[in-house]
Formats: sequence, C-alpha cells, structure tokens
Amino acid sequence: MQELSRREREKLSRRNEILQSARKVFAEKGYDNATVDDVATNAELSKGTIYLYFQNKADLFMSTLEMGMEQFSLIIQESISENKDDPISGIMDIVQRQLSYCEDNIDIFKLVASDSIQIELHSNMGRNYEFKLKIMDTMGQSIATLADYIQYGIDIGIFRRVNPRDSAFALLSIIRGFAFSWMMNPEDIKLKDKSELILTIFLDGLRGENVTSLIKNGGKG
Amino acid sequence: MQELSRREREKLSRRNEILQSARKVFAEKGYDNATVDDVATNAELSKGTIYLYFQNKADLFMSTLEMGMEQFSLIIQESISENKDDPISGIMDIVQRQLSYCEDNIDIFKLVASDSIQIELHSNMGRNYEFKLKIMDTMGQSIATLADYIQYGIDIGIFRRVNPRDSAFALLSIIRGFAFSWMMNPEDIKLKDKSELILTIFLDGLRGENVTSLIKNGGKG
Amino acid sequence: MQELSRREREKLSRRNEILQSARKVFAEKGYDNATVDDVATNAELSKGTIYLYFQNKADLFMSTLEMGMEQFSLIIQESISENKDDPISGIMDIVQRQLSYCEDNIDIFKLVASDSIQIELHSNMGRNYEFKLKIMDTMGQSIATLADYIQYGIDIGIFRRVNPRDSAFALLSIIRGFAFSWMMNPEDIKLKDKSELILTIFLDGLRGENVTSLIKNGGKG
Amino acid sequence: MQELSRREREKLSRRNEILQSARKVFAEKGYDNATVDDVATNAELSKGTIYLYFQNKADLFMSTLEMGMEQFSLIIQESISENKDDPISGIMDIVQRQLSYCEDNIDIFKLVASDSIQIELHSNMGRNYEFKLKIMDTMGQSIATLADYIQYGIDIGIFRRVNPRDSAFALLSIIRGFAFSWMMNPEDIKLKDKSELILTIFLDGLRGENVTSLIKNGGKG
DNA sequence: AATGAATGAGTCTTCATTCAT
DNA sequence: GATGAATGAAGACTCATTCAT
Repeated sequence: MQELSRREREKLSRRNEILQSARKVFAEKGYDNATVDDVATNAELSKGTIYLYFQNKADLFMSTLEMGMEQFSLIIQESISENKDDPISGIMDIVQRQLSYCEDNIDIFKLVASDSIQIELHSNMGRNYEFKLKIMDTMGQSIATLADYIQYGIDIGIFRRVNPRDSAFALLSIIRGFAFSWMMNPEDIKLKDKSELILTIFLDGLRGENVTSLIKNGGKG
Repeated sequence: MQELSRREREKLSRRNEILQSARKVFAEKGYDNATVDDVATNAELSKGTIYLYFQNKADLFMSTLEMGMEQFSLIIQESISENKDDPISGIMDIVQRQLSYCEDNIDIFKLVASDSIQIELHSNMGRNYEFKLKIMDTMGQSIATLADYIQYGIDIGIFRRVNPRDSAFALLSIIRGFAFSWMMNPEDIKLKDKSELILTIFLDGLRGENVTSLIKNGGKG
Repeated sequence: MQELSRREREKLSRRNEILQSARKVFAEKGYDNATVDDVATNAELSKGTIYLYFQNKADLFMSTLEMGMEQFSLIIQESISENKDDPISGIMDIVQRQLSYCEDNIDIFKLVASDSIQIELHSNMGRNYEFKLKIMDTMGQSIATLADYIQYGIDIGIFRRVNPRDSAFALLSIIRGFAFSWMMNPEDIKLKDKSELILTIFLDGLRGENVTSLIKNGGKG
Repeated sequence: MQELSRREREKLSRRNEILQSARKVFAEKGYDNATVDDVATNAELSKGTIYLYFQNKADLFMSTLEMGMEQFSLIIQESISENKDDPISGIMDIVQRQLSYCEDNIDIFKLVASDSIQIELHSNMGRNYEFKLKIMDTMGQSIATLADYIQYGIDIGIFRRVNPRDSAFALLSIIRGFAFSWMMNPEDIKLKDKSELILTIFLDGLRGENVTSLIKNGGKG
C-alpha cells in the first residue's frame, strides 16, 4: 500500500467526518427532508465545504449509504468465517450479531432500511443506474454469501433441501422485519431478545413442536 | 347506515377518484417527488380542486396510504375466517393471497412498503402523531389477528409453542421481504412461486429435512 | 386567424408585460448580472410567476432577445418595400430609421448589441443550438434582404459591382458601430446626425471628393 | 528606464504568465462564466496565487483587456508610421493588418470585441469608472490617431472633405464587423479576403461604379 | 511566495398553498 | 364547486475571496 501524505490523510479524515454527520442527519430526516446545510451544520462546517468532498447531495447520500451497507455485509462474512464448519452456529451468530448491530447503530439501520428503498424505487438519482447496481450488488453479495453457506449446510445434511438463495433472503427478511419493528418502537422490546424466536422459526419452523422435539435434542437450549 | 344525498354521494365518489390517482402517483414517484399537480393532472382535475377534498398534501397522502393498508389487513381477515379451524391451511392461504395481491397491485404495495416507512420515520407529518398511531394500529390489527390465529394453532397442538405475536410478525416479514424483492426486479421471478418456500420455512424450518421428513407426511406435497 | 379566449389573451398580455420588463432589466444589467428577481420586481410580479411564462432564465432572455431582433429586421424590410425602385433612397431610409430606432429604443439596442454576442460566443445556453441558429437566421435574413436590394441596385447600374452580401454586412456594421459609440456616450453626440456621414462613406467612399464631386450632382446636397 | 531586480523581473514575468492564461480563459468563457480557478488551472498555479498578483477578478480581467486593446492600437500606429505620406496605402495596410491580427489572435479579438462591451455597459466593475475611462482612452487614442491621418489625407486632397473622426470610426466599425462575423463562423470565410471589399467601400463607396471607374485608374487592382 | 481548504453570500428553481373569478 | 394564476418560502449549488500553513 502507498503511504498517504498528510494532506491526503487529512482530506480522507475530513471526508469521513462528513459521512458520519450525513449518517446521522439522513437517518433522522430522510433524504428529501435533510438539507445539505443540515449535514454541514452537524459537521460544524459550512455548506460549501461539503461540496469540496462530494459532488452533490445525491453523491453524499449514496456514499453514506454505501458505507452503511458494507457494515451489514461484513457482519455476515465474519459470522460465517468464524463458523465455517457449523452452519447452525453460524446462522445463530448472524442473527445475534445483526440484531446487536442494529440495536447499537440504529441510525445506520434506519438509513439502510428506509432510504435505500426510496432510492431504488423512485429517486431523482434514478439516472445513477450504476449506483442502483452497486446497492443491489452489495445486497446481492450478502445473500449470495449466505446462500453458499446454507448450501453447504444442505450438502452436509443438516439443512432441508430448500432453495438456498430464497432461504437466505427469507432469513434476512425476518431479521430486518424485527429490527424494523424495534426501530419504530424502541421502547417496547429488546431487539436482541428476538434472536431465539427468529432461530426457532427459521431453523425449526412453526409446525409440530410436539413431534420434532422428540428427535432434535437441543440447538436452542 | 344513513342515506347519503346525491351531493354527498358525488362528493365521495370524486374523493375516491382523487385517491385512485394519488395511489398511482405516489407509488410511482414517492411522496416527496410527487407533486399535488401530478395527482391533479392524473385525476384530470385542477390543483385547486384537490384542496377542496383534502386539507393538504400530507392529508392526501395519508388518506391514500390508509386506503392501501386496509386492503392488506382485509386479506388476512378473509383467509382466517375462511379457514377458521385449520390454521395450516389458513396460513397457506394468507401467504398465497398476499403474494397474489402484491403481484396484482404493485402500486398499492409500493405505497405501503416504502413511503409509509418514510412517513413514520421522519416526515413532516411527524406532528400528525395520530396518523402514525393509525397506521401502527392498522398494522397492529393485522398482526394481532394473525397472532390469535397462531395461538389457536398452538392450543390445538399443531404449532410449536412460540410467541404468537412475534411469529405472526415474522411471517409477514418474510412475505413482505419477497414481495419487496420482486418489486425491485419484477422480471426476475414469479412472486407467487415463492409461496411454497415461504411455507416450508415458516412451517417446518430449515433444519433436518432428512430427519423430520420421515415423520411428517406431507403438508406441502 | 383563430379568436383567442379571454384567458389566452390575458396570458399573452402578461407574457408581454414580462418581456418588456425583461428588456429593460437585461439591457441595464446584462444577462449574467440580471436576476430573475430583478425582472419579476420590475414587472411587479413575484419570482415564481416568471416561471409560469418562461421555462427558465435562459428562455426568458432568449425570448426577449428574439423580440428585440425582430424589430431591427422589420425596419429594413419596411424601408425597402417603401423604396422598391430606388435603392439609393432606400438605403438612406434604412440608415436614418435604424439610427432613429436605436436612439429611441436604447435598451433594445443594448440588448441586441451586447448580450446576443455573449450568448453566441460562450454562453451556458450553448446547448440551445437551435436558438443560436434562430438568431443567426434573423440576422442572416436582414442581411439577405439588404443584399438582394443592393444586387438590384447593381443590376440597374446605380451601384458598383461589389459583393452584395458583404456590402450589406458592411453597411450594417457601420450603423451598428455608430449606434454603439453613441450608446457608450449618449451625451456626446446626436446619433441621427451621423446618417449623412454614413451615407457619404457607404455610397461615395472617402476617396477623391475633388474628382467625383464634379460628376455627381446630388445625393447629399 | 530603471533596472529591475531579479525579484521584480520574476514577479513581472509571473504576472504576464497569468495574463496569458487569463486571455485564453476569458476569451473562451467570457467574464462571468470564467472562474478565477479556471485561470489558475490554466496557468498551472493555485487560486490563491492569482490574488498575489491581482486585487480581484475584475482587476485581473481589466488588466487582461488592457493588454489586448493595446495590441490593436499598436497596429494602427505602425501602419501609419510606415506609410506616413501615403494615406491610401496606409489605410490599406491598416485593414489588412487588423484582419490578419484578428485571424491570428482570435482570442484577443474575442476578448476585446465582446467582453469589453459587457464591462462598459453594465458590469459590477462599474464603480471602476477609471477603468472605463482607460478603455475609452485606448480606443479613443486609436481613433484619434487614425483621424489625424485621414485629416492629413483630406489636406493633401486625396480624401473627400468628411469628418475625419467619424470616418475613422466608420472604418474601424467595418473592420470589426467583418472580424466579428468571421469569429462567429470561422469556417465560412477567409477573413483576410475581405480586405479588398472593405477598401472598395471605404475608399470608393457603392455608388456609380460605371461613372467613377472612368476617372479613377485603379488603386485596388 | 505559494497553496488550497474553508467560507457564505448570492441565484436559480420548485412547489405547496391561496384566492379571485 | 372548479379553476389556475400568483405567491414566496425553501433548498441545491457556485465561486470570489480569505487565511493558516
């Protein structure tokens, strides 16, 4: 790796400061209701300065979002690599970590959960087709990684023969659903407490506790 | 019910016309990017007329959203009441109907899935706390209804002893997740084809196909 | 011609009011230094109203300019049609009328003389290639008309055998030059007084007063 | 002349480099659309450096313009001094040199022809009344020099008894007109080819080729 | 002397909302 | 009831200018 000059390091760090402010502001107000001035104020900079680091509001937002999404992707990768041979444990780990992460970084989750949707559906950034692809790609990557992991579980006989991609998607949907619900009413529940339920449903399903429990001897306690 | 005068009936029908236009427009452009003029044009009315039927843009949107959400709530209620004694069949029905409904009414789903989120998280309508409650209530109603149904399934011994409310929420999250994914790339998949997978996961879970399949004798096949 | 409805007539007249204001403002401040608000204020309207009649600032300006240039074109056509058979008189008339018009409508002249130049050379409206063509066309039309007239003079033997198009262009350049000079220092000179000199130069040239004056017996007295 | 120290010489040369860049940039983009950064970039300097050599953007521009205008003034002076006793040849020389100069230095011409106009008419530099005077003075100097020359031609009987100042102005207007026309559509014509026509018109006028040609015995061919 | 990051005033443009007809 | 012209507040973005390094 190339060493960075002081100038470059400072520039990069300033850029990051702005991204942190943008994260908070966009999470709180949403893309359309947040103003560039809001971000600037939060970063204790002037509006013009933002434009030294980002082309325009959309660019600022997309960079912020990108940063956010990568976090989620990382979590999955980490869980998997730390539980390479044990998909059950790995999936438990994924669920718990994702929930923890959301609980600890509610603004990143808000960003990813809500604004990204807007962007893809009907945004003025629509021209930025490449960005849409990038987001899809980041999300797709997570799912693909998880799907491979599930496929491995199927191969070694601990998972039912399901479509691994759809299953991966379903798991993430449940996690996201609970995170979302918690985000709406943070006072009502402890997000982390939902992990057990999620695992039960995803791994064992609702049907037939009385029957299957005779065979399975644990997993969740 | 009170009979309505011609005046009132016409007024109501005009109001509904506007709502239909609003649905299309908001679904296509999102709340912030849609203008009141867009809705007026779509309804072949003038901008001012909209304000005869709705207080302001936010009111128009909330009314539109309300209308949309009620549809989803209804579906669940119907499925349940038509399968009162058989929760397995009822849940299958819910999944299939919801997916069908999304596929057939993509704009309503778009509306409900994305913009409502924005609204609740950070909209200028934030003051309208009562509206937030209303939405929460409509969603909560669906979940409560579904939860009761699941509780019934637990009581009669066909469902595992899980938290019924969370399970209901999980199911709707999966359905919504797939609907959402399809909405993003409608060409990639047939939404209805996902029902089988959703049911497998929700009812049987991923774990132990080789084992549990010996015991269970079907359900999906 | 189609009768216009009251609505349409009012709309047209309002548009014209704005154009009159724009003419004054652009003439005084130039395109870049004039703000849309300046025009709105001058027209005693609000900024937003301007945008009901013109797409944007550039459109407003171009429309204003177009209006201005047509005036100049008209003058030439009138002079010619009123002196169809006598090019000498016709050209005298053109010179006098143009000078008078400039003197009486200094702001239109300012507009046409200076800002149009900017536009064509290096404007942000550069994309509006069609507009450039339109201006070129209006100017070209004037020159072509005048050139035909000069050609007629050559044909009937009262003009020297010169390139008619270039001659037309030269005449307009001289007129414009004097008008411009006067515009800079209106107090110094009476613009109309320059017509005689212009005619002398254009018709007789500088050379050889002592010689040619023996032969010609008139024209300038 | 005072000897300059190395410091001073370097400073002057750096200043000149900036002026050369400014000339190109202002000619290409015009005063308002050119940014100080554009000039700095072109000069391979940083923005701040420009302000070490010029008070502000207006000062930079005015200095650039001044430099440009002096070139034009010089040409006239040279032509005259090389044809002191023969105003006909001198004027031919002026026309040809000016046209050549414009053709070879289109950016200087653009600068002088268009932006100076803006400045004088309506610029933010309006306060800089002294600058306006300076420009007027440079232009006035050229005209005065040329007028004296024409007066001389009148005195020795080769020019008609016209107002020499106005005639000088007319000649420069024609030259400028053609140069301008060429600048707009450089591909259409060869600018230098217009010199013959300009001389014909200016020296002989349009009227009476058939008559006057009997008397004059050439001059242009 | 040179730099270039930071500033913030200034402008265009949009659009929800009002109101006279 | 319906219209749509008019309003003006709000926000993205630019760029001349300054100043700490």
